[in-house]
Amino acid sequence: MEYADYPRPSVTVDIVIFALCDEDLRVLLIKRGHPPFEGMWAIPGGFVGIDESLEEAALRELREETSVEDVYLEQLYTFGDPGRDPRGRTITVTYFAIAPAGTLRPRAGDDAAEARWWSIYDLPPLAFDHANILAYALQRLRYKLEYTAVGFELLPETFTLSELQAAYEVVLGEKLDKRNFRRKILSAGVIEETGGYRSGEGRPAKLYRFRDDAVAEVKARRLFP
Amino acid sequence: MEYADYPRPSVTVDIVIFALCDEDLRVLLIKRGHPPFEGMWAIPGGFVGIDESLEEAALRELREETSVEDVYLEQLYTFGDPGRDPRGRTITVTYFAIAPAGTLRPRAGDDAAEARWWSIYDLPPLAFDHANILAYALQRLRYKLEYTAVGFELLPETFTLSELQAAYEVVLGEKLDKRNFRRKILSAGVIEETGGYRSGEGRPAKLYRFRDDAVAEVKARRLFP
DNA sequence: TATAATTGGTGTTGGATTGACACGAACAGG
DNA sequence: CCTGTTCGTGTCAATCCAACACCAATTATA
Repeated sequence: MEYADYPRPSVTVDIVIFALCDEDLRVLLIKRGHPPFEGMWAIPGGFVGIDESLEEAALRELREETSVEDVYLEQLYTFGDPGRDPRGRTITVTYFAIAPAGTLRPRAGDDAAEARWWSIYDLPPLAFDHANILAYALQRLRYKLEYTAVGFELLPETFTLSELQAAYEVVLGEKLDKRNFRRKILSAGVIEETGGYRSGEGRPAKLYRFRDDAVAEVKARRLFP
Repeated sequence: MEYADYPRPSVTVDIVIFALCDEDLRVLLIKRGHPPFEGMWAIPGGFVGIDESLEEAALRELREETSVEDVYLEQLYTFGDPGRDPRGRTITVTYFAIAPAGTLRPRAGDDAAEARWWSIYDLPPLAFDHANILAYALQRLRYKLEYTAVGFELLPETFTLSELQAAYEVVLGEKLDKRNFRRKILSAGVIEETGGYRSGEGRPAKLYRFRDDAVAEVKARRLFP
C-alpha cells in the first residue's frame, strides 16, 4: 500500500492551561457550543494546521483562548483510542501550559460559548476523555514540581517565599514545613533576593526572583524534550 | 469550518525496541527498501489503522518486526514537524519497548529490505528524525531505570545480581559499586531468591527473580500513562 | 591433588540530607 | 503601647549515600 492510500485520522491539539488564582490551582475550560458534547466543558484545543508544527498549534490555541504569550509549555501525552470522538477517528496530542498568576483573563473564542477557570479540585462533567487528560496533567505537574524549577512559572516575576510555599502546597495538595521548605529552596540556589519587600498584614516579606540562569535551565527543557 | 473540512495529516507509530545482547544495549533498526531515505536505517513503524488504537498499532508493528509478544511498552513522544517526511505531513507517535534478552530474533517484514540490531552507542545514519527519537528514548530509559523497576524487563526471568548490575551499567553508561548496588536492589524488596544457582567460571551465583507484586506494579504503569 | 585464577558475596564509617520542632522580629491598627 | 499577624531563623536525630577491601566457592591447570 502506498503512502497516499492510508486513511487518515483527524489530529487535534488540546491544552491543559494551569494557573494559580486565589490560593487555588485552576484550569481553563470551554463550554462547548456545538455537538458533540454540546453544553459540556472541555479543554481548549483545535485542529492542527497542515503546515503548522504541533507546538505551534498548541501556542496558537493558547493565544486564541487566553491572550497569554510567554508560557511554559510541554507535551503531555497523545490520546488516540478509536471512539473517543463520535465524529470520527481523532487523535489528540495534549500539552500542558502554565500561565503565570495575574494573566488569567480568558478570551472567549469564536467557537466557544463560554470560557472560565475551574478549580482542578472541583471540576464539572467533561467532554470526550478530558477528565483523564486533566488527571494525568495534574500528576505530571506535581511530579515536575518536585524535581524541577517549574513551580516558578506559576508565580509572577517577584514573589515572597510564603507565596512560593503556598503555591507548592496548593499544587501538591499537602502542607509543607516552613523551615524545611525555605532551606530546600534557598540551598538549591535558583532564586535570589530582589532587595524589595512586600508589606501586608504583619511583618514585610523579602521579595525574590528566579535567577536568570536557573530560568534558562527550565526553559531549555521546554521544547524538543 | 466543520470537522470534515480540516485537511488531515498521516499518522504513524514508530517503536524503539531495546534489548540487551552481549553486554550491549541494542535497538532494532530496519533498512528502508523504498524511498524516501531508501537504503538508510530507520526505527520500525507504520501507519495507524483507522480502527486501531495507538497502543494496538505499536503492538502490531512490534509483532511484525520481532515476533515478541509480551513486552514492556510505553509511549514516548509525538513528533510532528511539517517537513519531517518529504512525502507529506506526517505525525508520528513514538513508543519504546523492551524485549527481554534472548528473544531478539528479528523477523524481516515485507517492507523491510533488512532488519538487525544495532548498538545504541554505535548507530548508522538514520532516516527522518530518527536519530532524535533514539536519543530521547535512551534518555527516558536511563531515567526510568533509576526510579522504577523497569530494568528487570531487560533480563530473562531469572538472573544473577551481577547480570542485573551489568545491565544497569550498560544502560547508564557508567560503572556502579557492587556493594552499594546490591544493597539498594535488595533493600527495595523487588526481587527474591529462586533457590537456584548459576555456575560458570568462578563461584556459582544465586539466581533471583522479580517478585510478582513488583512485576505487577511495573506492568500497571504500562498502559494509559 | 595442590595451586592459581575467576567470580560471588559481604560491613563499616564518615558525610550529606531529611524531617520534626518553637520562638523572637517587624510591622499595622486600635 | 499593646495586640494581632506574618516573617524569618537553628538544632538534633534519623536516614540515606558513597567510598572502600577482603574472604568464599568454585573451575581450570600444573
